[in-house]
Amino acid sequence: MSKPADTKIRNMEEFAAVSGLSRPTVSKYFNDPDSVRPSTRSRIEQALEKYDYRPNIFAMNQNRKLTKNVGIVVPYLADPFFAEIARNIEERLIAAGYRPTLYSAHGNPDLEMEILDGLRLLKPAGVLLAPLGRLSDRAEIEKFCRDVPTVLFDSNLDGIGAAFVGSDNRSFVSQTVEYLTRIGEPPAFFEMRTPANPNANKRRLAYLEHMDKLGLSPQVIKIEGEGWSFEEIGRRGAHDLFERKDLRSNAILCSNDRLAIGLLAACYERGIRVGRGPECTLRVASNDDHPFSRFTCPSLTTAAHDYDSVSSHAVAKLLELIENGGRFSDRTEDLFAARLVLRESA
Amino acid sequence: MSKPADTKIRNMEEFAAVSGLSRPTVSKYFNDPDSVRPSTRSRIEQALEKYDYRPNIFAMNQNRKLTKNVGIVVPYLADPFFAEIARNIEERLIAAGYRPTLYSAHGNPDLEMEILDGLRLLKPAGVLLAPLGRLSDRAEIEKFCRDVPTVLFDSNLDGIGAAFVGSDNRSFVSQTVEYLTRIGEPPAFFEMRTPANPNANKRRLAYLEHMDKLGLSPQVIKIEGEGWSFEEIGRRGAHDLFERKDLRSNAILCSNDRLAIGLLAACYERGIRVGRGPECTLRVASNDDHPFSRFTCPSLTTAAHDYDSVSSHAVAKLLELIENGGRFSDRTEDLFAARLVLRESA
DNA sequence: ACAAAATATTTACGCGCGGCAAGTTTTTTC
DNA sequence: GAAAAAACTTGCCGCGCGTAAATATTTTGT
Repeated sequence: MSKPADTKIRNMEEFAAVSGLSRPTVSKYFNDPDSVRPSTRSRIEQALEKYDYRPNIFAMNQNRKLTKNVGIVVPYLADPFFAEIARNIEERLIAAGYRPTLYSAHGNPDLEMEILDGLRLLKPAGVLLAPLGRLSDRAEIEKFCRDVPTVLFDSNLDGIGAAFVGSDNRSFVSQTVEYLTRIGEPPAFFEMRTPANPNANKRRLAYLEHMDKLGLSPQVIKIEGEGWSFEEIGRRGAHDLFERKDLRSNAILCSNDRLAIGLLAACYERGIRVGRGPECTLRVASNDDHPFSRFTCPSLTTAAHDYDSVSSHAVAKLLELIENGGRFSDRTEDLFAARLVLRESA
Repeated sequence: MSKPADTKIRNMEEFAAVSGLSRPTVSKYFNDPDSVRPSTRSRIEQALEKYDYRPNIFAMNQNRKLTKNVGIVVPYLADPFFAEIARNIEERLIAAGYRPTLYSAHGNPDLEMEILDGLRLLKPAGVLLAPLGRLSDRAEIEKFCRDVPTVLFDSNLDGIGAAFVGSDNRSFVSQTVEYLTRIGEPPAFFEMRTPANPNANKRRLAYLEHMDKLGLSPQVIKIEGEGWSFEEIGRRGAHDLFERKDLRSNAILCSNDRLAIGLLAACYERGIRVGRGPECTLRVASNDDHPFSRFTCPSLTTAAHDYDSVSSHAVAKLLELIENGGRFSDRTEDLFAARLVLRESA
């Protein structure tokens, strides 16, 4: 404990005094340690070790035009997929010297707007936003993006935000459809009737397109259900499907892993054997490589997001945007390809 | 759009002017709308509808001794259990007029301390902390709790924090053991050798105690593995266990659901039938009622946390603590009983 | 209608820092 | 070793609001 020096430092003035410098110099140091002479820098850092002073964050932010705050907004944090990607993004932002704050809209569009409104008050340097999608209030989010430098990720809203970084849904679906078709019957496509997320629509279109290209007749299964309890919706939908007996293939491609998790649970409940083996009557594949897809029964064959690329690129884009004064000359959409993860379900 | 009145309000001074009041009066209103006369209150709220002004949050926090900020710190947000409880807590705090901010230590003790250090700068009115547990830096956390009103939840650190709110591990284990024993053989207990979380220790002790009380001989299975990838650790540990063939019961009680998820995956991989049916050779029960436990194969019989009670009580305790000036005369530990959720695995 | 109590307003100061301008010192350059 | 450049100091203002004391106004009770 060499820290607690006798004198308590109350503000930058006092800290400047004990380090033998003037306040403006110390202020410069805190805004950019490299903007001062190496010798004075070491004097300050020596004093820092002795007196552990830290600038008042509220006073700093009050006077600076742009703070070091960055908001990360995801649609539904109880989905481990978003928790994982948020973790990844958080780390990178901290490493870049920013103060990320994580928010979840919990599937609620009103809450999504409240979060953005609250974020405004924090004068953030930038925001990384994964919008709810269909339910989002487009007009209000567009307004927000005009005021605050924002990069969208995961789920795109056409034309909104300075840039979009996400996954290439076509790459996801083409790989899974191609694989399933190569080793057996072409798959039916299993999705919610009114998906919350625009990625779902792109995946369906990619499926239809790909089937058409292969000269195969598609079957899209639309299940009922609202909200973010995808697993339960998938489970119920699967039971309905098997009840109706109108599945025209022995392979199913789920729009996303959470639906697949529910579908696999339904299969288990009905004694339907899923997998590649001779005793199996159904193959199931999906998209996302959800953290739990490794532990379904059977383990889930799925197209994996490139977590690292998406998160690092989203952060890079935001930092570029910030350095560029909050504007890009044109809006880019950067998509990353999927990686097919072969497991036991197909 | 009746909002955008011609004049842009820059600060409270200007807003006070357009509402025909003095700034201190308006300031009083924002700190407590009921502290001004109803007539002046309605004048302010009328002006608010016309000019949408909101006080600068940094200036407010700089001058207030205690802000309305509240930190919520969880050990591992990629675990949907914590995401769920955090969501619950967040909602209640917002309803109480606070500004919650969510942080995850991501299983890393250094990050846990960094978060608390960063929280200090925010002068939070209080903090709700679910510590990492065994890995936490007890001394540093204790220091933090001396400076900032803190209520621990989920995972207790003896004597640290103004209060603890969590679940009664004894109630969890007694219900599951009692149930398993009533309908079949008494269970073995399945856990990590060096659990990260103190609840695990309490559950093991409760298991031993309960078995002893029933005059039964316990078997504790300790599996290897470090970190927060509980599912994978459980899966590997289960395979090892079945390889060794020294399981002395046809029932297993897992320390927590995430281990159980891995164990069930291992059972599926080995063709071991789990459940109550005559064709089943193993029963599995667990603790936590993890959001995913409904969708395991078979669905998991488990002891459920009383999410609502724990989160609402934790928030209530914190608000009480704040109103009490940040100190309690003595530290309370409030535990909530489990609710047994019968599903297919046992 | 009047005094007492409750509530508003004015005035004045402070919070901790950013930022600017002018002057002084130190370092770099050739 | 002198001139130029860079870094530092001093002094001052501003940010937007909290807060306290003194004063003025309104409300309440009788």
